[in-house]
Amino acid sequence: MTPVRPTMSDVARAAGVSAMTVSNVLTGRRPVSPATRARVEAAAAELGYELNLTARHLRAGRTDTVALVVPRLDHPYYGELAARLTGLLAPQGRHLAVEQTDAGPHGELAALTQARWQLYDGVLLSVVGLTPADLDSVRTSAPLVLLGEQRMPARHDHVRMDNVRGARIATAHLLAAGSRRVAVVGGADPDPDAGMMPARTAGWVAAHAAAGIEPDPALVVPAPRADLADGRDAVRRLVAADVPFDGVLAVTDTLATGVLAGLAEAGLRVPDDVQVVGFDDLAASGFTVPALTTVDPGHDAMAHAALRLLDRQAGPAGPGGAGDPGRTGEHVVAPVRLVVRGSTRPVA
Amino acid sequence: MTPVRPTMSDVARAAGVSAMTVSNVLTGRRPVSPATRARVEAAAAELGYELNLTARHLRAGRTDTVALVVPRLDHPYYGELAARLTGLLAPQGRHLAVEQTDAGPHGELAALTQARWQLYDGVLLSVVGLTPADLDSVRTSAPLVLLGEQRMPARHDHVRMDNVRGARIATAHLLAAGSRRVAVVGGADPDPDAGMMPARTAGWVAAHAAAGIEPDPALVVPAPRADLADGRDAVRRLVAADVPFDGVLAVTDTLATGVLAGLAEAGLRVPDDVQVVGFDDLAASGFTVPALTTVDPGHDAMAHAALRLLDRQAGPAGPGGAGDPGRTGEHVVAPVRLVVRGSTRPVA
DNA sequence: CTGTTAGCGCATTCAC
DNA sequence: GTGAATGCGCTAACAG
Repeated sequence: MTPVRPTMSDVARAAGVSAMTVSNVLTGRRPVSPATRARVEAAAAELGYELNLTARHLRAGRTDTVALVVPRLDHPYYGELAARLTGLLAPQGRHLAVEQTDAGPHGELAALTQARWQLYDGVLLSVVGLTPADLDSVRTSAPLVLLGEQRMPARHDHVRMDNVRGARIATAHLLAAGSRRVAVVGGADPDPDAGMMPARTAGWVAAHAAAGIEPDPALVVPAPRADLADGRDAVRRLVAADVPFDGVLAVTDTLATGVLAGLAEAGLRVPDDVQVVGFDDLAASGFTVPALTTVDPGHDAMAHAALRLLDRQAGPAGPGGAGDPGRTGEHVVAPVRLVVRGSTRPVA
Repeated sequence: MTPVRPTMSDVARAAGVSAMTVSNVLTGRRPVSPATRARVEAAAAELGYELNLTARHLRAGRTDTVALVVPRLDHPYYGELAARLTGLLAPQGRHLAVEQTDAGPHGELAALTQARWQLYDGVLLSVVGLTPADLDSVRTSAPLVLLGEQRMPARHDHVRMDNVRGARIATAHLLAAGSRRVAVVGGADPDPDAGMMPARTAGWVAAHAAAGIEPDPALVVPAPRADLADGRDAVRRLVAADVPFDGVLAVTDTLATGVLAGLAEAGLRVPDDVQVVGFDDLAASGFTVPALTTVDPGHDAMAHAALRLLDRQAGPAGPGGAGDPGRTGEHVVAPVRLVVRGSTRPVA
C-alpha cells in the first residue's frame, strides 16, 4: 500500500522478463517479439508504471526538451516566439520549456553560467543586455543558439532579424507617404551592431539619407524599457517640447501601441496628422485602432533557423559542439517584410 | 584535452579529499573545515566543475524548478502570469519553466499523463478543456495545482477567479452608465462551473436580473477561440444581423481589443455609441484606444495562492501529496476588482 | 530476440 | 570532521 512508484524492475518481474526488455519495449530501440511486448505493456499498465525521465537523462543524456530563455515572458514578442517554437518541436516529439531571466545583464549572465541548463537538450538564449565580452566568456554544456539583435561572438550560432533594412523600408514608407518629420521612438545612437534600438535607428538614418533629408536630432526619442508606457510618454514628451512631427517610427510594435495611445490622448489623428509604423508584427498589431503598419521580422524563418542550428550542434561534435573555443558559429539573418495597414496613408 | 565534464571525483582527487567532502562543501549539509573547504573550492574553480543537476535530481529528487503548463503561450494572459510567478520564485532561488499544451483536451490530457513533469518539483496546470472525469483519472507524481475556471475534482488543489462576480460588476457598471442592450462577446450557456465563458455569461445574466432587465438572447455572441479576430468578428456579426446594442461585455480583454477594432471599423464610437468592458486587466488594456475598462481578476492573489498550495503539497506527505486519492484539495477563489477606464462613460 | 553486467554522478547511510 | 560503501532508475555494451 506504499504509494512508491514502480520501476522497470517491478514491471519486469510482473511480466516475467528482464528490465532490459522492458526498456526495449518502451524505447523501441531494439526489436521485441509481439507476445513479450504485449505482456510487458500489460504489466506496465497494471502497475501504473511511468518512466523515470531523470534516470533516463542521467544515463542517456537526453530530455527531448529544449529551453527558450527570454528576458521577459510578459512581452508578447517572446510569447509568440515560444508558441511558434513549440509548434515546430511538437511534431517531432520534443518539447519547449521557456524560462525568464528578467531584462538586464545580470540575469542573462547568470542564466548562461548556470548549471541548470543541463536539464535541457539545448538552449535558445534571447540576448538583450550582454556585452560580447560577457558572451565570449561563456561555456555552456548544452548546445546553445543565441537570438538577439546585437553583435555576438563569432563562435556562437546566432539568429537575428535584418533590423537596419526593416527600419529603413518602414521609414521610407512614411517618407513616401508624405511624412517629413519622422520621430524615432526607442531611438538611440545609430549602430547596426549595438543592439535592437541602435540598429533600427540606423535604418531610420539610412532612409533619410536615401531621401536626401537631414533628420532632426530632436526627433530621436529614447524609450529605455520599450514598453507601452514608454511609447505613450514619448509622444507626451514630443508634444510638451513642441517638437513638430508628422510621422513615427516606433522601434517595436509595443512602443507603437503606446504611441497610438499617446497620440489619441493628444488629439492627434492617425494617419491624417501623424503616420505610425511599428516593428515586429505582433498578433495584436492587426487589431489596434487604427491597425498598425509594421515590419514582419521573419518570425518563421527565425524559428526554423534556430532549431536547425541547435540540431546541427547536437549532431557531429557531441555535447562539445558549442564548447569548442575554436569553433566558428553560423550567423543567420532573417528577411524582413513591410506589412501595410491603416496607421499609414496610401502611397501614391 | 578531452572536453569531458569534470565530476565530483575529479574535484576530490585534485583537492586530495573524498567525493563526499566535495558534496558537503557544495551542499553545506555537513560542516567542513575552512581549510578543506578552501582547497575544494579552489580545485572546483580550477577544473571548471559544474554540479550535474540530473544526477542530483535522481538521487535527491529536487530540481528547484516549477513547471507552468498553459494552453497557449502567445496569449498575453499566460505570459503575464508566467512573469508574475517567475518573480515570486526567483528570490527563493527557484525557477519557473513554462510549457505549452496547445488548446484542447487532447494536449492537456496528454500533458497530465506525461511522465515528463518529473523533471520538475511541481506543476501548475492551466486547465481549459478537460472534463472533471479526465481530471479525476489523473495521478501525477509531482505536486500539482490546477488553475482554471471550470469545476475541478475536489481532491486537487485549485485556484480560480471569481468569474461570476467579475462579470456581474462589469455588466452592472455598463448598465449604471446607461447601456440597455449589452452584448456578451464570448457568451455561452450560463453556468458558474462550466468554464470561463459560461461563468462570465452567468455574471452577465445576474447583473441583468439585479437590474430588472430581461437580456435579449440575440446579444449572446459566441467566440470559440477567444482571440482578437473573434472579437472583431462578433461586432461584424451583430452589425450584419442588425442587432442593436449599446454596450459590450467581452469575456476577455483580448476579445475586447478585437471588439474595439470591430467597432472602429463599423464607425461606432466608444464609449459614446457603445461602451465596452473586458476581463483580465492585461497590461495592454491600459493602452488601447480608448483605454479599456476591465476586471482585475486578482493576478497577485492567484499567483501567491498557487505557489502556497504547491509548497503545502511538497511539505507534509512527501511526493505522494496529490497522488492520494482520498485527499481533499484546497480551492482558492481570487477576489476581483473593476478597473474603470475610458471605454465606459462616467457613472453619475 | 533476450538476458547479464556495469555504471551515468551524486547523496544517503554507516563507519571512524 | 572525514571517508567508504551503496544505490537512485535506467540503458549501452556485450553476451547468448
